[in-house]
Amino acid sequence: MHSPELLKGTLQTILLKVLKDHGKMYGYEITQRVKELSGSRLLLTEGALYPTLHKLEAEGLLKTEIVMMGKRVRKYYALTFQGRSIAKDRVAEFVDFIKTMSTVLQVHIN
Amino acid sequence: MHSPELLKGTLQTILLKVLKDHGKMYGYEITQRVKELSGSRLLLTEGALYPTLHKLEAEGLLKTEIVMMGKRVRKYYALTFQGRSIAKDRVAEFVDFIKTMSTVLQVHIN
DNA sequence: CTATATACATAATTCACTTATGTATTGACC
DNA sequence: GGTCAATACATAAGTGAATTATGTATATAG
Repeated sequence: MHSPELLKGTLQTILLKVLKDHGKMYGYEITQRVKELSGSRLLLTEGALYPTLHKLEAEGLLKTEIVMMGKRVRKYYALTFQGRSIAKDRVAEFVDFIKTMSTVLQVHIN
Repeated sequence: MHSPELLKGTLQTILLKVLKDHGKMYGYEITQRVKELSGSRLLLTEGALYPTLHKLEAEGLLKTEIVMMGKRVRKYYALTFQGRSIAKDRVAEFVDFIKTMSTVLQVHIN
């Protein structure tokens, strides 16, 4: 598991990118996908996940669709047109940040 | 300039590594070195820098030496033995985090 | 003689997160 | 048929690393 400190500021980027790559998903599904993709190194907590999804929706980057699965509620999230654009920007920003950090820390990734 | 959000959690790592690479330095010098190394993309604020240096010193990772430059005070910081070890760990942890993030975000660095 | 750079420091505030808690359904195991 | 774990949502309280603001003081350039 990674020090949660480093994760700060990356959650929105993760959510946007995962939704971009995997289409509409519901919250719990996102946690599982991220867990899988990261080899259990990134475990999203619900207390961070849901408020962030709500925030991204309020900002118009995500749109929702509520589906009843039997008696159970599922809330699907998908990128809006604007969300797709921002997702791209955020990932690029992250890559740029990594490059800067690599230089400052004098480390070589890969 | 990078979104300051991404920087969270990386400040200690930056300070420890810069001190490891450049030997004893004083606060202001560190800000200048990081600015230079990052091509002005990383600008450390004093409000973050000094409390973090004090904290690392309190934890025994840094030791200090006060030098008078004419009438001006300079406080030099250097890694302790333990600090050198932790510096190495933190950088390794960061590299590991980047690798995980690269997989999750499906991006290729370099 | 004034603005900028150098050099330290701390207090108030912000805000993204963790931790804790709550509700409810579904499935597996025995 | 009872219990535990997994599924699935949500919010509130608390934490802590940062920003922003402020303060002090010396040195230098124009």
